Amino acid sequence: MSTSSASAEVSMDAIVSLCKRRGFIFQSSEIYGGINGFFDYGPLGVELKKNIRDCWWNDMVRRRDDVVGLESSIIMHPKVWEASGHVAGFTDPLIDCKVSKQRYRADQLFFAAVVVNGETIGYVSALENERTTEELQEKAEALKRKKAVQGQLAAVQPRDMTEAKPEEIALVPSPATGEPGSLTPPRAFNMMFETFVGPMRDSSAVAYLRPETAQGMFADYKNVVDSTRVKLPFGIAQTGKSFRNEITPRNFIFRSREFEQMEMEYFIHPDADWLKCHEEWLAWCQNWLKSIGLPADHLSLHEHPKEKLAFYSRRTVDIMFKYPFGVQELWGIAARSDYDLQQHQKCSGVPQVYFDEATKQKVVPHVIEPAVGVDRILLAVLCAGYAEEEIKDDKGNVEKRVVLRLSPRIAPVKVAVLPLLKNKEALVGRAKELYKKLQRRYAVSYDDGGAIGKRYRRQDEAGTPWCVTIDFDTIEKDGTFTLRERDSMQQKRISEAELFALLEEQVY
RNA sequence: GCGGUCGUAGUUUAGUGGUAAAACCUCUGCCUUCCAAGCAGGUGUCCCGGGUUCGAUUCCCGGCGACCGCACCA
Repeated sequence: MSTSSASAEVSMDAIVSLCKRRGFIFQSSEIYGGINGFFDYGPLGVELKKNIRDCWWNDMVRRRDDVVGLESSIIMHPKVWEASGHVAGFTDPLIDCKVSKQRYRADQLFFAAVVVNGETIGYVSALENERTTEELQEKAEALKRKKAVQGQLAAVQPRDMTEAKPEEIALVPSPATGEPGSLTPPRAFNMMFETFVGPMRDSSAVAYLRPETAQGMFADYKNVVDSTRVKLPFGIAQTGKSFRNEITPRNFIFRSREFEQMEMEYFIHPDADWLKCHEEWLAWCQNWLKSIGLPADHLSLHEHPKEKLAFYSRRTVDIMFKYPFGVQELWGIAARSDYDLQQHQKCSGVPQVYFDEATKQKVVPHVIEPAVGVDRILLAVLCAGYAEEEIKDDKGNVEKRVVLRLSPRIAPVKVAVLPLLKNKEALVGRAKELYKKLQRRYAVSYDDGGAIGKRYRRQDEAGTPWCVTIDFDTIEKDGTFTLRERDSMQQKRISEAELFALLEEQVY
């Protein structure tokens, strides 16, 4: 038996299909036609996702002395989101030009009526810049000439499109085409999901589903400082669902409207070397991704250019992953300065300080934030691990093998226990005994259906790193069984003790 | 949100104005001493809602969903 190398290009269709076929990921509410941007994790998917989350939690929280955990509520006081800037930042009204397909922020697109002899003869528009008014005036004069209207042209009165009346919008020319009639009314693209707390649906009851978990850590910063014995620098970490009303969810689970984040806010002294700290966390995150099996050659870095940094950020570097649909952001490591704590201090009136014993001064810490999406990591390990191989059997027949090369750390099933023959009670009995014993510590699977080769292939598609097969030698001779390795398809005989030692070493 | 393409078993695909097919998967039984073997049997499909028609999975309209571009992604 020999194998050829895996096909270079992995198609998303193949991965989506495998996910459904084997029970990793389903489209949400499929029996009702599906709902755009929402997904369900099936039996294998939920194990994989939980393993990713647990690995992160163990490495980020339990195995570190300087990071503590938190689970904050999904719905928080609406003022949290005013303080964070999300209420203002997520509600820009946008205008589309139906002809040019351009999209404009309504508050950045200006228009003015062209008035000659007190009569409106048309409208002009211009994008916001240093000389918007002059530009509008020039366009107004041009329009007057074009329409060959005689008389006194009034000075233009620029207004932005948020103030435009519906009948005016129809007459304002698109900046792209110069022709009226193609602009849509300003539409609020509110990225936050709104809901109502309590049974009364009035405006005072409006609340939001969190668009990030970070604010929970900031809002509870003081509680953590006061209830634990943390000293700067320290981190607060949490995993949990976040919600964003994305305009266009796309690329399977990559951009969805309900997703799960793993974020950690690392609080440092304002005088500390934040750049160095930022670099350290960047390295930590890269190493962690490798530890769960992502190949280094699929990872790259993207430094956000200074002019494009979010208002709270001093520096942001994204760890990018090469997905089949392109190189995309996986993990953002942002230096958030003291923006968030300062905002909450200001808006709540509660000091968000830390008492520095060394200098006897109260300081507001700065923050380094590594923020990653569980779903994006999960998709990355699926894309990196998926392979279709050409297998040649002993007779020279070529057949296809689909295999998911998942790290043992995160594989949904660690070991499959297989009796070589289903109709031999002794084999089945021993296999079930081992299965039960493994089950106490590991996610394992038992399979006695069909031929042995078929069962191996079934486990390959599930990403199970090892299969053990109980045969007559196991029960009649030395008790060893066959260990079959997923990636190499190599087999060797090992004892039960050796199996547990292997798992102890590889699954952590 | 716009434009294009598309929507048939779990998956991948045939096909039709007269209610539909194959392969693989899955399930049951037999067999089987290590890589999707064989034999027998079973479950299961035309995205949803209107319209045209004697009759719609097929044609038309609307919706929903998917993919690809554009735009968006504090």
